[in-house]
Amino acid sequence: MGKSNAHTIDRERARFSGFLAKSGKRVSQGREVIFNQVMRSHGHFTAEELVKACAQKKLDVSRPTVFRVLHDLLEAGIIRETAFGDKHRHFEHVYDEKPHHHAQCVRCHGFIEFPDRKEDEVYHPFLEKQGFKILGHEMHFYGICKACGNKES
Amino acid sequence: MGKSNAHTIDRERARFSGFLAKSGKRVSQGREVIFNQVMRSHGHFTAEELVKACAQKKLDVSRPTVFRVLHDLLEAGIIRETAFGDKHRHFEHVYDEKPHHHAQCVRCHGFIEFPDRKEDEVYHPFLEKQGFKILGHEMHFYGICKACGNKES
DNA sequence: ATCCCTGCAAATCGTTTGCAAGAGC
DNA sequence: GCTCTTGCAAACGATTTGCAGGGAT
Repeated sequence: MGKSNAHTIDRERARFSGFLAKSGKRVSQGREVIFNQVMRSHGHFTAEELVKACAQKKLDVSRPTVFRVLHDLLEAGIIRETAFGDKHRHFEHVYDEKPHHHAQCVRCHGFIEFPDRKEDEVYHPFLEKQGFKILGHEMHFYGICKACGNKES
Repeated sequence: MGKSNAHTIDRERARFSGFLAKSGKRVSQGREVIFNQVMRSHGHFTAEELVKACAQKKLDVSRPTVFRVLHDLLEAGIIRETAFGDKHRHFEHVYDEKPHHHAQCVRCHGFIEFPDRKEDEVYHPFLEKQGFKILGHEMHFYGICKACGNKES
């Protein structure tokens, strides 16, 4: 869908600024740095990867700041957490990703991605009735991938 | 789907024994106790809940043993991890699952459950074509729950 | 006798928080 | 000046591991 061009990033930046303003928070240096780094990332990434990426570029952000800003980005709807049963949380930004889901292999933990088809909207009324404000969703299949299935059983 | 009758449990137990034998591990007391407790559990459960449940019944298993056996069960394909972006891992057994989904609050991490409506079957052909053998699925919404949303913007 | 299992206590690791100094409005 | 931000170090909580004793085969 959207390419990661300047225009899309500006839109996301505006969304972030808007969210921050609304929450009485500021567009601080740490938020700038991490926002940029996140926008430069592709696919999924972890907090630790951001920390390292920033350190490598001599961008001055501490680990706690990374976590704090990730939390902001999450609430602002700029990124989302992907649902892996893993110790590290994985994130990805929303803007340049077609909504997609994951099918994860219970053996090798590898996963397949596949596109969203909007069927999830069936659930929206239910959640809205509960006063739950939806930021995003992910469908997560469990099973055994081709490679693992071929090995045995 | 299947009811948790003796037959199904026996099949799972056999699967577990088979896995253990194949791995050069024994059907020890700790594994017995935790296997049984897991089969008795409904919905999702955490390692901590198992520890407590066992303690309450005066079943003698230490925390490390619970984790060790959970790992065995995971590898054996008896249980799986459910996808929460949470610090605690959640598990549920595979054999008696009622398909359902979750909506989780990014602030308090509480979640709402809601039933499956079979719309996910739209995705099956795609995954099957990839040779991915589906064991189950979970749709995971994230957002802000009513309580958290009311506290402030 | 050997190998596996287990509990204890200590270690790990990702993440969070208290606090005091610094920066922006 | 008040408020938000940040880094540091310490705290935290779930999970893991080293090790020594006990059991099973």
